[in-house]
Amino acid sequence: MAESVANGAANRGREVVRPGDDVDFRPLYKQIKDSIIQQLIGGDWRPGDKLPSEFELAARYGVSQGTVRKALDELTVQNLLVRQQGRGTFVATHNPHRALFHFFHLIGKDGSRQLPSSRVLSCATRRATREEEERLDLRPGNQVIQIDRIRDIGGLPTIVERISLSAKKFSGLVKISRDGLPNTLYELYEERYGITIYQAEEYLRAVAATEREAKLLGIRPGHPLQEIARLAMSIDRKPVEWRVSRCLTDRHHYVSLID
Amino acid sequence: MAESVANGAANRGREVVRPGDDVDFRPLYKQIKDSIIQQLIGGDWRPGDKLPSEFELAARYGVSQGTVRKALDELTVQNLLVRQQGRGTFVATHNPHRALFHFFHLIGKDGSRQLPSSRVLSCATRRATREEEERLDLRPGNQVIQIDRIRDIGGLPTIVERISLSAKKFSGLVKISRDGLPNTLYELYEERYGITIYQAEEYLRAVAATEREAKLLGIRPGHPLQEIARLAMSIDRKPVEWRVSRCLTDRHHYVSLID
DNA sequence: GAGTGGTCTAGACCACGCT
DNA sequence: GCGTGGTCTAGACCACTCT
Repeated sequence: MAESVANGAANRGREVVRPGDDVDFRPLYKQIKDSIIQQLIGGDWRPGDKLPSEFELAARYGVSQGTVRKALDELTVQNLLVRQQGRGTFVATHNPHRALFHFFHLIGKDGSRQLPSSRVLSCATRRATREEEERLDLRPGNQVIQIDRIRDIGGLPTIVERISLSAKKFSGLVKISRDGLPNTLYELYEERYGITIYQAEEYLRAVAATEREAKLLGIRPGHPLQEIARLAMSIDRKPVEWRVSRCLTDRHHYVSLID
Repeated sequence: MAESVANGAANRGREVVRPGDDVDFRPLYKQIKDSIIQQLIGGDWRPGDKLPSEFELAARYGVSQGTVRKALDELTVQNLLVRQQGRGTFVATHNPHRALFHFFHLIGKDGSRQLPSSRVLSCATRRATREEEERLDLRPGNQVIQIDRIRDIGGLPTIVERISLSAKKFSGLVKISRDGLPNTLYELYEERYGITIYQAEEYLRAVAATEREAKLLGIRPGHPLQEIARLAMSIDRKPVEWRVSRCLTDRHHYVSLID
């Protein structure tokens, strides 16, 4: 099994550079990490897939098991992989638990955690705004898919949300949406489009509710709302989704853990 | 140097439990980690101190260097230690850079990062409220020190802040405050009271400015403000500071990085 | 040059999941 | 029982800092 077969994994594997090449030398485990990330980006391994065992990878890359382990450990810390003793190492997948604890930060004042349900108000294609072009790294004139929805927590309307996606990347989504969109869109991105959301940046500020938002949320215009603008990115750090949520924080608050 | 001398470090070190004791066995590196954390909590090693070398620690604990290394690596990831090749391993300290990038999350709309300056409005002792008792884990009737201040970014008043501290833990602070409080309080807690802020939870919501806040920030009452309530904790995860900041987010927003 | 952390190896044994 | 990841060891060599 140690031969340099001509598949992507093994080829990239044998590119590891040993010291003595001196300039630009990176530790072996970092090179292996990069190589694995490239294979995740390239789709050689998809969410849920089982990776080769540590010994198998060590043989492919021509290093010791400990070196592979260090690479895998760091990738596990970064939530790219999941390791299970006795079973193996797997590519991380999106699931409701991760959606709730990793990507959804509104919790009840009493500490209760609950994913909101969603009602889609509209889903259509239109020309991108300047802001969307910048956020999503689109060319002028490109199209976006805009999803408007309202989200309920505990049966009460709490969030008004607008989601923007590159129409090119997500072609066919408007049609799909006619049969209903799932509550957790990131699973859809992963399964239907092979795009895994891996990290995000959220920008928060306080705003006053517009007429439309007030009507949808059953409050008065001008009522303070928590705006959460999120740029979600894939493994290769390319922007995928721009989402602006305006949340009623009378019964909930946004939680951020430092350290 | 391998003898079991009777100082705290070595004693605790020799408590490591090997397998065979079976029940409740924890990996050696975890036990070493715990032991080091206990010594940080106990003040045996204080911020800025240099730890013994890996070999020295390995000898004290009676394990191999690699096992100590794994403990130190994890503590470094947790920001408790800082390692420098060629110099040694040090207990992490609070510094302006950490204050700005780790604990302060308001950034300009243009992406600029800047620590606000502070003007203390008042600093006095009073009886704790019910909320403070709960947050700071105080007994009924305990006293708190309340610091009110206003913080400017780019010369413009942006944040109205109220800080509550246990009067018992921070005795003498009111007197110190007469000579002026530093802008970054966490350095003060560390240097004068030996209390290191290690982690925090922030709760965010949108609120309407009160009369008082409006006057201080030069806005109209009812204007939406970003409330950031922070519970800051020491290494032993005991609550230390309760801080409620109300921020004008017309020129700034709060940033949260996911992953 | 001495001392420190950073990387890498080779091999041992254990704990767990599967079948 | 076999294959997997998890822990631990002992020792090698490198890179960096300080003196």
